[in-house]
Amino acid sequence: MNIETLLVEEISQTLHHLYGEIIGLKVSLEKTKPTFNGDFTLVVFPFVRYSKSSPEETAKQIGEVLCKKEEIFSSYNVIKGFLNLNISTTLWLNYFNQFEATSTDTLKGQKIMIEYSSPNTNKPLHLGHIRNNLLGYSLSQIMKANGADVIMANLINDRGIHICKSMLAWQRFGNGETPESAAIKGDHLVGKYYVVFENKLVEATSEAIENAYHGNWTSDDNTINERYRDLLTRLSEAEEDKQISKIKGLIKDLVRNQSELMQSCQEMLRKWEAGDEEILQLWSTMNSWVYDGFDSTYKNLGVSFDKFYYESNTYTLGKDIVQEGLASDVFFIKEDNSVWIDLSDKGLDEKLVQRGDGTSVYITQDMGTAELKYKDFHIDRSIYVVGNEQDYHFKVLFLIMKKLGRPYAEGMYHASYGMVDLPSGKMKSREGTVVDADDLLQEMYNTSKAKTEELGKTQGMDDSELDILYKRLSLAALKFFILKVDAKKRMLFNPEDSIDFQGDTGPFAMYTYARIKSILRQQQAENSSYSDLELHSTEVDVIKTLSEYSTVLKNAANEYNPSGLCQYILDLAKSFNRLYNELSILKEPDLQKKNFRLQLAKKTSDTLSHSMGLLGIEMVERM
RNA sequence: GACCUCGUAGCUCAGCUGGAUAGAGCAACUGCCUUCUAAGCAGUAGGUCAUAGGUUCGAAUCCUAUCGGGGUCGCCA
Repeated sequence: MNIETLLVEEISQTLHHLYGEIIGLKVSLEKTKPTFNGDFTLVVFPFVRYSKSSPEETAKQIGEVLCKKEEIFSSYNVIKGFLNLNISTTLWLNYFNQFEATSTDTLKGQKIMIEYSSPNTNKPLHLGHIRNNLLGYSLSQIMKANGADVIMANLINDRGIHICKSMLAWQRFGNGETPESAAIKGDHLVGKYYVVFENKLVEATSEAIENAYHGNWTSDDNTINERYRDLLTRLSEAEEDKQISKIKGLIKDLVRNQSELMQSCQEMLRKWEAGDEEILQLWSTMNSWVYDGFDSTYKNLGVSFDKFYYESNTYTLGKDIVQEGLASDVFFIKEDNSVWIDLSDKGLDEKLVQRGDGTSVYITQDMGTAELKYKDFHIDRSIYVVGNEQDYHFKVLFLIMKKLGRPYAEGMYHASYGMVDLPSGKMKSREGTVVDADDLLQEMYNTSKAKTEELGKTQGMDDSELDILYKRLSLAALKFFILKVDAKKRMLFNPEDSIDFQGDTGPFAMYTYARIKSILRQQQAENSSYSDLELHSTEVDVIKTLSEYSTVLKNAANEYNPSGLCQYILDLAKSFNRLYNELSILKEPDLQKKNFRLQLAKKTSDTLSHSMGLLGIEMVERM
């Protein structure tokens, strides 16, 4: 049993004994603040009305009774309404004896799908994807460590206008270039042609756009002209800068969409949908280049998937659900034949679920895919690791599935995370401020190599060992840096200052681990149990921290957030480092104490590697 | 315009199911390597927890308003 649960039970009994039945009162116990003496603190204010005496008096009464249980409590002190309790050495040793860094069974029997990564196939992965991948992978490991049966899924967006852009640019300007001939990664090559397309489009339309802002533009299509004139009127009436730039943006899109390049692109998409052999061939070739590139990035990043879904297979799904929703009056049709759902009873708007021409929108596909996932695996929970810009989308999706009476709707969850910002603001591909995933990984590798060489502690390690060290060290730094921040919050990444290797970092935790391993190489810990041993305060601290592990593990799963785990790892590493500095392990003359410390070190290192593993970080024995 | 979200030390972040004197790391400054790995440890300095009200014995934490950043809102995924 968890130590806090045990204590809460003891305290509840005592309260009952002292004051009779106290209904509905939760005993909340917290860790004593470091400035006070004690292990745990009970706030007694809530009990004053039952004790009918002052807070100090009440605390004293409770403390007096509790400390009669010598095998649990050793002493207490009272400051104002706070009862600080000291735990007996015997109890700490009990916990020490049975402690093991192991999984919990909180989610046993649950089948959970975690969808993450979900890239488009027209560009290489960037820093934003890295946060997504690290969160998704880590959440999967955390759910597994709580006993769940986890399916890691990746829904690849392999179709649509963005891929056609790369394809068209490659067709026209590529001269048959391949990843081999150009000697670059496939995803980067395809990304290169996406950029070529965008540049050519700017070249071809910038003049026309400028003219269009001033009213000097026409199209062959009369309905387009009508929309254009309408926008011009709105532009002349607009006053706020925000409004003006928004309308200008719409005009820009209008002109661009009418350009030869975009028209050809649309044509290509139509041909793709019609199953044109040549287009399909090109499409699958270029996608395969991208997949090769992604594979390598995923591998370097240390993430993996059990199941791939491809949008080219799923984009038509959901239409039957739309029909079903119409039949059951969950959806309704407007004059133009478009299908909608009214969510105003839930405080939201009406939402389009199918266009007037019968084609799908994003949410149509997502409805279909949700159904597919359930049919494929009969999952209890379906988790989507997707950025918080889609909070609204998922709110709507889940509501729709509930309204449609899907039994699995309750198990759907959007693990929403914040964007990664640069000091200059948001990453923008047009402005070239995107931090490429492969570049970043390479830079981290170089940095970890440089830092290691600076320290010069790697005598006797051969090149392949060093390579593993640099890789793991760089990944530890990067992963910890990203996962340490509360997933829901946006975070800042400054490419100018490299990620730290000192202080609250992944390498710090690794270092603590390597130090322990160095000791254990010299002498192994023998398994034995302890019932009576004089403990140093740093030793108690380490045991105390170890005993919190299972709670931390559960919370990380409940909150869909690995950051608590990171904080815990730092706590544990710090408390062990304090011990390491205060006490000698190998040179301790008392053999019982010495072995106890060796075991404590062993359990600490096991916990460090178990918890870091859940972040997707692999340890090294030496560094 | 509406809705969501964030605002804590110079910087990056914890703390947020209400509890004591608000914590780390980085950067700055002091100490500690002939003793188990100094990627470490100990210490100094740095705060009107955006602002103003409210609820409470008690508010960084809950509520309301204001200011500021970010995001979303009928056909991009």
